[in-house]
Amino acid sequence: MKKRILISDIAKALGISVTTVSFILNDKAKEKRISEALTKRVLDYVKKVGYKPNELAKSLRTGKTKILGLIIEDISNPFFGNIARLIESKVYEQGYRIIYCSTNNDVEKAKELIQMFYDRQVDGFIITPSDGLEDTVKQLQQSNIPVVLFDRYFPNLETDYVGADNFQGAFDATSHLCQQAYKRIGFVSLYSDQTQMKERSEGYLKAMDNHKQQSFIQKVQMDASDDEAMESLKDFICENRLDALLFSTNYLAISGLKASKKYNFVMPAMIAFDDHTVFKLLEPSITVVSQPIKEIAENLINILLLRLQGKIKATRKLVLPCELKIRESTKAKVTL
Amino acid sequence: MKKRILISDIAKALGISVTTVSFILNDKAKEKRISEALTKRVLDYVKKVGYKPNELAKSLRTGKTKILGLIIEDISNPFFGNIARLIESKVYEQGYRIIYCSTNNDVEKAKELIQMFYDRQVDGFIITPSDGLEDTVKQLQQSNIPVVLFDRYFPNLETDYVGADNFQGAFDATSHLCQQAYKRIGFVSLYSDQTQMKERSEGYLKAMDNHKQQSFIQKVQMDASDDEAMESLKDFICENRLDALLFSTNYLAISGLKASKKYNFVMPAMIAFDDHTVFKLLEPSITVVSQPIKEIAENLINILLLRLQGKIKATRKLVLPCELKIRESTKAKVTL
DNA sequence: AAATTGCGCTAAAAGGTTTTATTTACTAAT
DNA sequence: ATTAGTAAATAAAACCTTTTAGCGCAATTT
Repeated sequence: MKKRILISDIAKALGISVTTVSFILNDKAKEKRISEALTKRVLDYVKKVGYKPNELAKSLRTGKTKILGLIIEDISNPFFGNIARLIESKVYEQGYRIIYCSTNNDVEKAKELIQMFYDRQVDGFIITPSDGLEDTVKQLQQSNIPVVLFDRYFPNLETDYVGADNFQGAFDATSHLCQQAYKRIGFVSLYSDQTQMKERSEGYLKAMDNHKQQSFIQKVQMDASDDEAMESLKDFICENRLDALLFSTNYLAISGLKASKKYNFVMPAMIAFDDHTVFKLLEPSITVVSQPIKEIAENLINILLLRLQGKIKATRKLVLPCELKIRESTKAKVTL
Repeated sequence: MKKRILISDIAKALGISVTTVSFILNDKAKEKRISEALTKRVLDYVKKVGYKPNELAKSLRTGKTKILGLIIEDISNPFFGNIARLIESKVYEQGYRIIYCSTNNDVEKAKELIQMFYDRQVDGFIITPSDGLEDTVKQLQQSNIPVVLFDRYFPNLETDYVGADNFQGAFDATSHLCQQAYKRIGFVSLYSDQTQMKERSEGYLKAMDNHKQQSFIQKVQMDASDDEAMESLKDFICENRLDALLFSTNYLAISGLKASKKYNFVMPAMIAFDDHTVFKLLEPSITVVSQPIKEIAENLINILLLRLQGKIKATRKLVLPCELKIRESTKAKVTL
């Protein structure tokens, strides 16, 4: 890590032109008909002195930065944290880097971040879009910069997308509760227009319809504090004398569990959307709808890379199956 | 987000030189004695057309990228995830961006990452160093690029550092267990030379000495699988008939809890280092030594920024106090 | 014999800034 | 009348690459 060595230093040392070195270094030796002897000589020398091109100069010239922008809801939520980790290591193998930021579901912050990343000329985006981000995403597309959405999408905007089968996941979870003979099954969700929430809600409702059961739905404000969430959940559960619950996110489920502890009521049977370390450890352990995190990450990257290489034209929407991990919290109900 | 507008476009439109515009945009109007009238004219025009300089060109010229490298152990661990989130938002306010990567305690990967970031000319580093990274960090320092370590450091290398008071944290935790009348108190740690582990270990031993108790220490391989960790913990706890435990990391504690579930033994009184959602929710809830995450993040950034501005010369080592959060898992022992 | 093609390589432009060194047009001092 | 000094602005170099267009020569084709 001493004084930086330049491509011109190499050219000078070998008595050839900078152009030739550049061609060789960019795998264009064949194409540009550089002799094999010279190619080898250059490559050997480059390796010997450990030359690394200045990425900034490269980017300035080519317009490509090899940096991808990852805009996620919250890096400290293990669901997103895990996806971020997987994406990061996948992308790394391909020579790309990630710049990331959390939006905490704040549209304005998301817009700012995207603008910022755009100004920094990231090559592409992976975004968990918050409500109201549709226009911004559209603008990116119009600027011809690849965007892949995940976790949720905009129904009226043709975009690449990778996500889980939220409808089926919620449907299966709810059906499972019905089969276990629960009769008063509630659904906890957010005040949000995000597609994943709607789909989970629809899955719940469909299953309830199929079993001819009355539905109970409680929505929580997205910006509600933990205490507010806990209180409204307590009321929802107790006042409706629910005997089972489906939570549309892992942190809502955690708020529910905290509430049962704080207000000292018995938590009914429950299922959470998205797994979490907590759920395996609790007594009883919590049944979850688990998203295929690894597949999601892999496909996000694959699609984005294909797009960056211009190898696909039509938008791809990928919906991956969830897995219902049945644990102790949904044992069959003993009819009294 | 249309066609990019350049500084030369502005100069042309206003009939002045590029230099003048650049001076004005970089707050050097006064210094370079540009007339106020012209300064205002340029600023107004720039605002009107929404010109944003090309950051790449800027970086190429100045050698500064306004990007910081964050090298952490594991982004999916909430302790690091939370710190990352806080760092990210602090740094963002100051016009810097973060590129991050997880090392998973793999030295070779860490070295590669640092080299990579160095090649991309990040302006500074925040690093949770893994064993064996000392030379690399030294090289960075010699290249005059600011580095702040956190969570652990190298005793033989003068570096900026921010971390928690691990010794005192472990000491207080262990003392608490002693005061609660536990008699066979074990300590679970990692095979690692990292300072934070050593300090925690010393805190434990010191407290045990003070109370004239026999110590029990179990180390787990850093790359051990979850199953391996669980098995060795089971043996450690059961064979020594321990009645209390201090875990040196949150994930070791979680492995312990999983073990007690899997092998069906009763978990003794316990304390974990670093809080986690799980610990508040379990029955009984788990007493923890909690690190001051917010202060750590703030100080990391502050020190790094000061260094970037060349405002400090002497290295700063900041050790922040931990807090013992007493919960149900360490109720006073009932002597039989 | 003249024109074309192929080979192996290179000079110079382009990418968009910042910064150094200079110019120009004055006013004030000798 | 010359010199010195200053305010206001600028031309050109520098940062380090990639890429376009083309050069000089020999071999082949017309």
